[in-house]
Amino acid sequence: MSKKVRVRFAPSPTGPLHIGGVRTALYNYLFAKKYGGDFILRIEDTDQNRLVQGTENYIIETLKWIGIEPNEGVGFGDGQFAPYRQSDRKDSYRQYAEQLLNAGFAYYAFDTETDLEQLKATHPNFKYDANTREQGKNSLTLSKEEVAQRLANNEHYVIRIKLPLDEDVKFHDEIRGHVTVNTSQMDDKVLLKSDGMPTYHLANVCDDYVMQISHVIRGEEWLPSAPLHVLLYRYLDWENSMPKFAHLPLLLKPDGNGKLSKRDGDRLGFPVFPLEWTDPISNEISSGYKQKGYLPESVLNMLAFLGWNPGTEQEIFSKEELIVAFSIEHIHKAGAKFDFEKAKWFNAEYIKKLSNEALASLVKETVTTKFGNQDDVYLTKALGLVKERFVFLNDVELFGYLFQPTEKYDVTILSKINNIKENFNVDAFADFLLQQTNTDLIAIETSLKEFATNNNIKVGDMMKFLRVSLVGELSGPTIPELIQLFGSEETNKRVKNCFSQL
RNA sequence: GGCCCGUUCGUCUAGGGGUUAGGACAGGAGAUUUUCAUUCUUCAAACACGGGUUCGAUUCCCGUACGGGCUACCA
Repeated sequence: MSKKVRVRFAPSPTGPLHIGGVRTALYNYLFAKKYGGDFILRIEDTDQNRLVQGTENYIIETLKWIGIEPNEGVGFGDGQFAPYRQSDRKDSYRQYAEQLLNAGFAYYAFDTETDLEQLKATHPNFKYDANTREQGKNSLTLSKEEVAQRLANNEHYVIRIKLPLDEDVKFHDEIRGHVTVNTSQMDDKVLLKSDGMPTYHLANVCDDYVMQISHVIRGEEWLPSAPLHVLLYRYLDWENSMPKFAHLPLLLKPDGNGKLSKRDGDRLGFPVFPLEWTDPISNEISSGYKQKGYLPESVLNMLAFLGWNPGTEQEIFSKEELIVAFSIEHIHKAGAKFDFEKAKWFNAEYIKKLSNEALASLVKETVTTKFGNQDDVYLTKALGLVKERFVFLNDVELFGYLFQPTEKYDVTILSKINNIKENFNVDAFADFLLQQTNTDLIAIETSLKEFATNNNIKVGDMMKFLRVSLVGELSGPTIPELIQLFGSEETNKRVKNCFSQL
């Protein structure tokens, strides 16, 4: 009996999608997949003045990167309800506005910008509504002839909804329960703008109806206009097929006030965009999760947990597991501050779960650029030694010593191993290292210790010296692992070079 | 200002009329690792406040405070 689940993600291409938007898309996706439904991408580009070049494509690329591809929509193939870009559907909205006009639920308004400014100036808290519309120039106050004349003259006009003076509008929100708003708190919103484009309210309602959307899952910023949408469904006689509403808690700035916004860019010390974005006008670059070295699976998992939880203590979820576990009942009501530390933790966890081969293929390009060509087998083995040190994929840059010897050692670090110089026969040690052909980790360690004892060197001092020689720092993987990786010849070279600088 | 929504450790959250209020991140301590990281153990840390209702409220109701959203021919 209940209709097929069809949800949509409906961003406007007025800037790059930020992570809050991605989360909204994700929740829609999870909900659709859970119930075997459809997930649709609709581009809401009804404001022609705010369009930003390239953002439509950015949205598409983001959804692809993070792995939540719509089954219908702009960039993802047409379903039976194409087109999915509202500017391409422009002509379809007028008929609905006229339907409302004919039914007495809407009217023409000819007020100019100046007219409205004047009304606002003379009436404190002015809003265009049942109490004030008689002061405007509209088809309710003007004579029939004058309205016809103005329309015939192609005068600019908008079509506004005609709201009742005092009526409770009630609806059920899947997250917040019952919500009631009185029409006295609302205003006669413009439905069709003077450029012939619909506003969000009209376009959104019409498209959701036409595209047979079953659930509207969107940000909480839409909650105040939901009653208006309910009224539109009613006045268009679509109330029986009205979708269910779920208004998501907002993502808040971690540092203080307000919802996270596109303008936050890199100001907060972490990216707010999934992909790097270059502003087409200012050329300003904002960093993206992808370029920072986040795995899409990690971002997906992290975002899912911002405002939702599975009700269990499991935190690491694959996309498939999320689909199974997801439910609207477990969406939190309050806004969530973005937790950058947790995002890092998720990413480190996901990198640790990667096989060495998978990690190698993900960082190969960076390694090649930074440190030159590497043999695949060597690269894989080397990464295995440092995998648990990664937070971001880009951290591979910190492990250059795996691919290139240190030419010039840091003097402060050298000063910490300087004491080995006295009565240390570096040539004997280097020769000894060169003779090591055993690749067994324990055997390497044992023979190193033997050398130290036989030559009256403290094991600790020798290990420190070796470490600095091989790594260039006082921390890193175990010595035997490094020797095993580098081989005796390379080990020998590094040791000699390091000692020469002591 | 008006209206709407919200409020559990620093952060993300579980829970819900009677609980030692649970977990995770971050932080502290310790163990392992002759280093560091990992891993493990462990510690500290919360029901915004005031009134009801009730035998009992953090949980239900009402107020207050605080936070957020909306208040455009923007979405």
